[in-house]
Amino acid sequence: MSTCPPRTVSNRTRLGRGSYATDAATLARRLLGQTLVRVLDDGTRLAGRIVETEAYLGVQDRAAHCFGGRRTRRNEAMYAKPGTAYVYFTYGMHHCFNIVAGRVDEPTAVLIRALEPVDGLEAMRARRSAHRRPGSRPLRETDLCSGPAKTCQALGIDRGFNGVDLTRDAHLFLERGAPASDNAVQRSARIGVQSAGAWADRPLRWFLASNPHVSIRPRAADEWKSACQ
DNA sequence: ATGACGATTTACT
DNA sequence: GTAAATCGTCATA
Repeated sequence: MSTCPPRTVSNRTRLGRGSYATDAATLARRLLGQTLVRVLDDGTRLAGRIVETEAYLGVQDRAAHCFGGRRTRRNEAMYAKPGTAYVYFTYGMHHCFNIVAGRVDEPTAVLIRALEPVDGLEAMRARRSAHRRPGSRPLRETDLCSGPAKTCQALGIDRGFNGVDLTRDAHLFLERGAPASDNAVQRSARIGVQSAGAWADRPLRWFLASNPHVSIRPRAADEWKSACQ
């Protein structure tokens, strides 16, 4: 009996435009479990499972770079179409990687805060080590991508990727992974936005509760069970 | 031209 | 726990 292989859906399906064209909170939740892929110029594949995200909700969100409608050279990519990369430089030394959500001219985005490394761990370790002082303590696996700037170091994401289309780019994109189940997900307030008044307290951070690659454990008072989506 | 400020990380007490 | 590192960007003058 001839068995033409069934027309399988590849387990390495790139996420398309439709995956990103939703509100930032929904996207932040859905990105947990998806795979972020970086292909180096020499073809090396670096990849990790997304385990922590934050949503930035647009011009009304005091913690967002576009608060009040601010639109500058730096944050211009936030206004681009969904699936665009928004990469910014901060603290004079760090990069952070976001994925634009929503619609054109609606500046909402999801910050990728942590990955569970899957492919290319040694290359990640080399890149992370190069950003540290010589002779410092060896990096554990959980030191590779357990924060937004660490993730950018490990994957070699810098401002050169600002504005690229993640549905098309050859060197940076997302692949479909198993969605995270509700009982594995927790929410908390966002990290590092304490000056944003009432917006600082909103539970717009999503993470896999028991995953060791998550950047920071929230204070108990900030923990939310993810029952409400 | 100048000054204040980070969606962070690291090392150290 | 606290503090330093380090500089592009933007608002003000």
